[in-house]
Amino acid sequence: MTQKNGSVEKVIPDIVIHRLPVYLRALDLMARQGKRITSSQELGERLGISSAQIRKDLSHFGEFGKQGTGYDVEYLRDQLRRILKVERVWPMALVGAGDLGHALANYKGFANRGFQVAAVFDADPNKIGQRIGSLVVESMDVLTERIAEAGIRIGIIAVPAEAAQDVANRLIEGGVRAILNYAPITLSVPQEVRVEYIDPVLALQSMTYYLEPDEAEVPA
Amino acid sequence: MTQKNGSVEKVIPDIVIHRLPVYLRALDLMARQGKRITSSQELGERLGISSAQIRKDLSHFGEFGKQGTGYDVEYLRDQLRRILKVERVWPMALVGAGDLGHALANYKGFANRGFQVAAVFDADPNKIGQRIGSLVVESMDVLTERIAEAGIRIGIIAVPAEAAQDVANRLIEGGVRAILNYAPITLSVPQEVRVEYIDPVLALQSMTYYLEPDEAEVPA
DNA sequence: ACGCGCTTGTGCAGTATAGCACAAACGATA
DNA sequence: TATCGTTTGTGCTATACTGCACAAGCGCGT
Repeated sequence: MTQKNGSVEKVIPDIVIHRLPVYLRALDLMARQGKRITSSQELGERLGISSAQIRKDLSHFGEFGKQGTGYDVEYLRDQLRRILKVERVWPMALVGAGDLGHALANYKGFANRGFQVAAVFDADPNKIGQRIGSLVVESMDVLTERIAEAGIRIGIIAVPAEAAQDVANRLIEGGVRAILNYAPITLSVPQEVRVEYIDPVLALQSMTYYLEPDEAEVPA
Repeated sequence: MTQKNGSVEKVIPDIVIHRLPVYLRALDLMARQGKRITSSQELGERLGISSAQIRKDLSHFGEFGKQGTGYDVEYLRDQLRRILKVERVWPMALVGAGDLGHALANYKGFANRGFQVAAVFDADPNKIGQRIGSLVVESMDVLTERIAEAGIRIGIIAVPAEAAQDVANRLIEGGVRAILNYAPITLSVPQEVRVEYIDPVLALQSMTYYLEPDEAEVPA
């Protein structure tokens, strides 16, 4: 009733979507290694995921394998690229030209996986005009307008926590619909905007829970 | 029957453990803002998590709130620090002195959240001996021995994918039991070793799935 | 001292996720 | 062509996770 069209397109669980890039990364590697065929079992062993899980995840999108044989590595890779919409290259706006911003702007791993830093912004007048690779750092004041005219849909936030929400607001105003947030703070955004968080401290703290505290450490 | 001792200590779901640092981060912020009391509802609204979820997560570890009032911000923060074992400062070994390694070594956000980069290693002879802040880059050849003698339990991998598995093996041999891996590859480790992965491309690719590809992009 | 408004902690029910296990199908071999 | 070993895609079952809803408890105001 509340469906927009009659076809019953089942919504795919977000957790499945998050595993697809992991599969894609493994297939990329296999393809580079010259491997032509693989199986859900082999993939699963490499990734620490059950073979059934992998088959079921893929089955949401079609039938990509062949019984008795397995999957053609390049074909499945291309299908995943298509599903994830990374056969193209997405331009991204990077905000923050500190150490992290520099590392991201210079990162070689984006290009062949569907992404490209297309513009860099910073609030610090001393950093504006500075070159990072082939890019020039621009003022935060022109951020919204610049990304709107460039049609940029993805933003990366690499600024201190205090500035992050404001940056997010400006990105969204300029048309960004996906944000990768490195600032250690939960952002408030409209529901049509996706946010992924990267905070190394969160990752570390969830591991220390499991560590034996049997060594003497420097007290805080 | 298969329990080691008679007491029934229920295992806490890993997904719960992963939310605790998020709560801690929010409480840290509230404390800095001078807020003394909060509630599961307020916390939930800030974080986009249901209040029941937060209460149930916390209830695994004890009763920290007061009916009718809520939670004392500093008290709950301290309890979470204790649970996550971050009232101390954990020394970490950083491997890889490239752009990312530099950004991590200089990162100011570790210190007051329980972590500290205590040593930096790299394979490149040109980088060995180079200073990063107060640290000197050391050779990979001494990695295992150095971290063993320093009692370091946490390693950060910031090297190219090809080198990551070898680095992981050496870290583990030296006694590391928790690895934060920035290299875009799934590591193979013994089950007593924890690994958390940070790959911005994975995060980005799981968002592009949801983006409308209605703009013209540069073809790959 | 009592009642009211609020918030916690939790039993239970609902929903989501994972994994088993097998029919179907493919390629290789004879 | 028939048989065998293998691997997919999936119905079904089991497990895990989430959220509702409420009794119990706390503090404040009268």
